[in-house]
Amino acid sequence: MNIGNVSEQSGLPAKTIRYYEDIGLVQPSRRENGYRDFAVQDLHKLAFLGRARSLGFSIEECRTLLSLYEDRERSSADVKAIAQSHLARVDRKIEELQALSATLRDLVVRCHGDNRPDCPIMDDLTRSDLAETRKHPAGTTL
Amino acid sequence: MNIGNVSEQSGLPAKTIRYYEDIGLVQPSRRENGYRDFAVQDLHKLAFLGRARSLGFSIEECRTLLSLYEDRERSSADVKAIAQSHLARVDRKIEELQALSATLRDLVVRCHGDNRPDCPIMDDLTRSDLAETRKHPAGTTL
DNA sequence: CCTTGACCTTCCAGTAGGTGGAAGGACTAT
DNA sequence: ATAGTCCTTCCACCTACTGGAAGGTCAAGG
Repeated sequence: MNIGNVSEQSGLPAKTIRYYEDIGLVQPSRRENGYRDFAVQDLHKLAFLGRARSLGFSIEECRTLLSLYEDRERSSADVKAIAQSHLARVDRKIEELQALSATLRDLVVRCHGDNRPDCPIMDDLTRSDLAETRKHPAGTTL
Repeated sequence: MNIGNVSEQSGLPAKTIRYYEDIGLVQPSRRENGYRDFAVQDLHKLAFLGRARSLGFSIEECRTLLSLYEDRERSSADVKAIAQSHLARVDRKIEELQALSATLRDLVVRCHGDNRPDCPIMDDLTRSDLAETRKHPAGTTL
């Protein structure tokens, strides 16, 4: 199976599939002409990866999940552990963002939003005491 | 003021301050020996940036906020607009993560987590119909 | 046989927002 | 003079891809 075909069936961009090969998540064989030749198992793996990624698992977690996927002797406990720690991470992030949202909402509500320069948002950003009320770990990325 | 000093007072790592200079957010002058020499205004700017970043504003938003910060004629409406769109983004992200959390929690709860291989989490990831129930935009990053 | 177009290949660069480390100059105290 | 701390630049690395250029391959049509 060519990469375009696999891309269509797995829903993953061809670029991403090549990238996944690059980092060793799949190992398609090659035809004489240099084209990648994907087996049905590769397609399954890629679809699996796509779903795991869509659940927010990191690439490294996906690598582990993939090895468990291929391990008939696996313990469901191992799978669960990964999912649980991921869930915890997601929930921490949610709390972090909720705190952020509350702060922002408060600022937005208090700002007149007219053509005068006075602005509680600016006042807050200018405040020299960034006290205990707001200590987002500085790495509050979306 | 040397960079170490500014770093301490602003709470930003020296590396980050150099990076901010690199992308043009601050322009400290230089001493004869090549050392950066920060004015008090620079310190204020950096502290401002640190707080804006901790609220999750992107660097480009920070750049705009900084120009509004320095503009005595600014309209609070301009500031509010930025904060509002950021807030909307945060709230969208929260919803996305909450959907994710619910899905993960369900899977985790249903998984026995024993030494047998049977696992609803794996079943879900292996499922060939990634139907309408779960369509996280594939880019559900933390 | 030639061309066109769709497909495939590799490689390089860029995204956001820094962080880590190496190599080397500058300053302070002893 | 030397040790230790600070400063400098530059280059690489992180996540997980994505875009694009330059070029090879294949199937169909004229």
